[in-house]
Amino acid sequence: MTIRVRFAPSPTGYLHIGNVRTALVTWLCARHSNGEFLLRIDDTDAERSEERYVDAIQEDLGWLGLDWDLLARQSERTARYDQAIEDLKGSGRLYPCYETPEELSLKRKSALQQGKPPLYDRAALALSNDDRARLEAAGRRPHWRFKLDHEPIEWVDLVRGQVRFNGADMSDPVLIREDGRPLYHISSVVDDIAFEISHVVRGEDHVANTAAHIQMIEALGGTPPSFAHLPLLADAAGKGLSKRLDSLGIRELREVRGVEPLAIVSMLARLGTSDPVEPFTSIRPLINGFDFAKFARATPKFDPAELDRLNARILHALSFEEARPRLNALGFDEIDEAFWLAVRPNLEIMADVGHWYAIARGPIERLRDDPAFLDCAAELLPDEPWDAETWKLWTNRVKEATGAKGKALFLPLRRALTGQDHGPELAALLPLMGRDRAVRRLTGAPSEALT
RNA sequence: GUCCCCUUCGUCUAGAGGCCUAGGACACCGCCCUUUCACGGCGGCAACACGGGUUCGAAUCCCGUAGGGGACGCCA
Repeated sequence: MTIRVRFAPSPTGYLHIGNVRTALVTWLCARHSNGEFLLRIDDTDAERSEERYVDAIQEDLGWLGLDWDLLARQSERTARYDQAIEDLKGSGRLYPCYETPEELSLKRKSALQQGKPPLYDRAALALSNDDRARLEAAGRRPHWRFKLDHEPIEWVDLVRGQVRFNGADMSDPVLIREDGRPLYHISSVVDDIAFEISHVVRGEDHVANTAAHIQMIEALGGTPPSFAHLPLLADAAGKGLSKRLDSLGIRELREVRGVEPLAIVSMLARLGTSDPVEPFTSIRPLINGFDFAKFARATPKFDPAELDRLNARILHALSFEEARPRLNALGFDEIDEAFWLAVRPNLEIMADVGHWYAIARGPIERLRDDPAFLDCAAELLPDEPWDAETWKLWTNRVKEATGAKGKALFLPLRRALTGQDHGPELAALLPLMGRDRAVRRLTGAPSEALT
């Protein structure tokens, strides 16, 4: 059986961490089994959908390294939905309702007040032809509901195990709006059938929908796919990360936080699973090890601080070859392997490379705590050419000449040479600076400010 | 309010009656490496929400309590 899955965002905002997790897990499912991944833009809600988000979703998925084999837009597929609607009307599963949103809201409120679940009462089912004619004559247009069978609905969820619902405990879902436009339920179900989706992966906020969708799929002559409902993510405080909340947007993580795509992928592929969150410099092992059985049913907390640490660890593990595309993307074309290896252990985000590059090439704000000591050190600098041993040779000379050792020896040199208390191994960094620059920094020569 | 799901170290989790003096990963702490900081290596601390059952024996099964999440839209 061919595996075909879909990620179906609605372009009403940027992707956020919750969306991306669903996208990633869905994608891993496809790639793990050599299946196909469909990117379906659910843009049936014309009021809220925006073209720029359609572009942003594709750009962000691409940035994360998630490619798709197929792209579909629901706004271009309305003929399909119309056909399905006709079928359902013909089989009597769709019925017209004339309540206004205000009336429905009132009904819900009063049910709630009586301690009852706010289910639709199917009043419209009791309408006679005359009633409907009268309402239409008065200018009322109907919305249409799918008539659920009041019977048990069951499926074995790939994450949640055996799931049971009863049709009687659910409201008949509205499939067509008063303005005639199809709603999410019908368009999603029709497309899942049309594209022969084998596995539907989505958040557990959809479990009740799935129960209704199973009946709809069967009513349309389709066979329900497998379902996997992932627990929703919570924030570090345990508060649910609502998909409507724009917190932790992918744009924010990328542009403001400077997070690597692989950090997001590494974290999201493992969070809430029995596999440990580890730094990956390639997505391949995550594909290989993917299994729905590894997902737990509890709500995992997503901690941005953990993402930052993971990001740093991934950077520290990245070879120059692996880093090169990212360096180029950030405009650091002049950075070579020696420089990369020298500064890599000190990176928290990739953009820090620029910080250390500026420090290596100056100008910097010099910190000359002890000018006499530094002048002496400058005198003792070996002649070029310099290599990895130069630092040791030089600092030994300084130690002999001044008697300084340990921190008293190294910190003043570090501060004078880099203007920082912390930084990359100076044995590696010094040769990258060059003798002239080092001398100017040690002696405080005025020209340094201009280099 | 009703229904569904969840509750093991700070965090993500392993655990499907004796293999558990509860395992791993991250964090934290310590040590080592580095004649400095960081990186890296090694080690340590640390948990079965609570209360009742069932059983020779329960983290594992049952009931209840508390807490958390979700659903109940002419959004998706």
